[in-house]
Amino acid sequence: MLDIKIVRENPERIKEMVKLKKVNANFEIEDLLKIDVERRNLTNKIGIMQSERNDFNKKIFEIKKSGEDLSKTMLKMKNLSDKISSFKSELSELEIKQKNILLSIPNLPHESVPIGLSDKENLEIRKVGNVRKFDFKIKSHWEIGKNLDILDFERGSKVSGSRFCFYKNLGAKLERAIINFFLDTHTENGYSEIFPPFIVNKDSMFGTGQLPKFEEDMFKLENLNYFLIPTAEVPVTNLHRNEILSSNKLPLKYCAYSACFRAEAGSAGKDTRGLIRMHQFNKVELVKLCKPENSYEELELLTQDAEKVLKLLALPYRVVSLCTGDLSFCSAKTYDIEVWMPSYSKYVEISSCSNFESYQARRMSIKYKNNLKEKAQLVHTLNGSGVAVGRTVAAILENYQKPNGTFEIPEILKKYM
RNA sequence: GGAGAAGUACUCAAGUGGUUGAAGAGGUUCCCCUGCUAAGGGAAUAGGUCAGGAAACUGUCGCGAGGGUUCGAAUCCCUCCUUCUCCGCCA
Repeated sequence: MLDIKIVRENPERIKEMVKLKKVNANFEIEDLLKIDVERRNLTNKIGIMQSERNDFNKKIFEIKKSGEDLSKTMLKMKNLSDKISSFKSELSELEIKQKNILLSIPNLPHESVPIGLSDKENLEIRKVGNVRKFDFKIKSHWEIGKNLDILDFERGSKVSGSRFCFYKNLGAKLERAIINFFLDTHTENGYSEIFPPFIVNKDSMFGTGQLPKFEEDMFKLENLNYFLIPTAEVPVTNLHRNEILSSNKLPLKYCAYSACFRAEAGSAGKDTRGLIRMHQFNKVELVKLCKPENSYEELELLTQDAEKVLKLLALPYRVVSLCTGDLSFCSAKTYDIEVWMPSYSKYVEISSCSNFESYQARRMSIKYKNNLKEKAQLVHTLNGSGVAVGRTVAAILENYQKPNGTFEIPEILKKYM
């Protein structure tokens, strides 16, 4: 959520920036500004009237003590109270309207974000590792997985549905080894390990921005206000919702394994094969809360921390800076890390590292103070996959494959298996 | 799931309709006293909205959340949430 003051001060800039983000902008900045003015006038009026009411209240108490006639004063007080309550209900309508509009405005891209409409205009920042040249006909990870009986998509469909999969035997062990390897690497890097709930309430989904706009992408538990988490970002960032942190604790760095659940509405037919787009997948997530002045530095560090596991696995990857049109709703700046996927002959997203600035923190009211007397300020929140586990399995199977249809286990994982 | 009790600020806690626009204590910070330490004395101490202001500040809101009753609610009523105790169920 954007600060209304920023909208008020520079509405034209907001309009331009939102356009760059390629979001269906079905809100009107002019309406918002009008509501804002009305809201402020009304708040002011109510404040004055309430102050009057407080004076009356004192007077009534004194008159009552002296035993004089109250009826006149009471009548005045009642009139005042009636007015206040009607103004108040008007005000709460305005507040709701204003909030709804603000919730539907995406975050503004940072000035360093390349301008563009689609992923074609993303900016490659660096390429790491060498793409292996195969001197035999390569197989896709789903072929390798099926042949070795370590991935079972058919039975996944039978038992659950399309986009579900069983990992079997060494496949299951590999998945588990990767999770442990990721968590160990990140905790050694100073991240505190969290094992979060996989089900969260509505407030949490609003906090990180999945609601209200993206409800159809989520799995909702029927008749309950509960959602399956699409990423550990949701429970872990919401850990500190409605809290004021002391600044000496910042930056807070968390890593968390979770299963992730995504409805993948509207993505039928897209990347359907293999482990790339599942309804349920495993991921280790990195989350940071920090002071505003450090957040872009922290984003660089977070991205490097995510890259580290790919380096250790010796998987070739590249880092791209998403252009304005490819940036997600809440993000001010995002680096995608893309791993080389031989069967696709291209780099495939395996991590997304974003700085949300104060956009999520304002929704969640996460603040910090340098000392007791200072006014609390919003933190900046960041997160990034560190990294997606299923896609790592896919990348390992393909990049480490051998002519006989098997594959190597990366050196670093051997002690985990 | 059933029954009961409770939720007040950093912590503990008083408070059953107006003098609480939240007592008191502890903690913390600052100051005084003191040769130093202890003891003692004093002051400050939640967050949020909006308006005015350069700022200090002033006003308003605020007692788990949201509604209601009332001229007036921390206090009375309703719904929900959380915690604790007992019962039931259970990995």
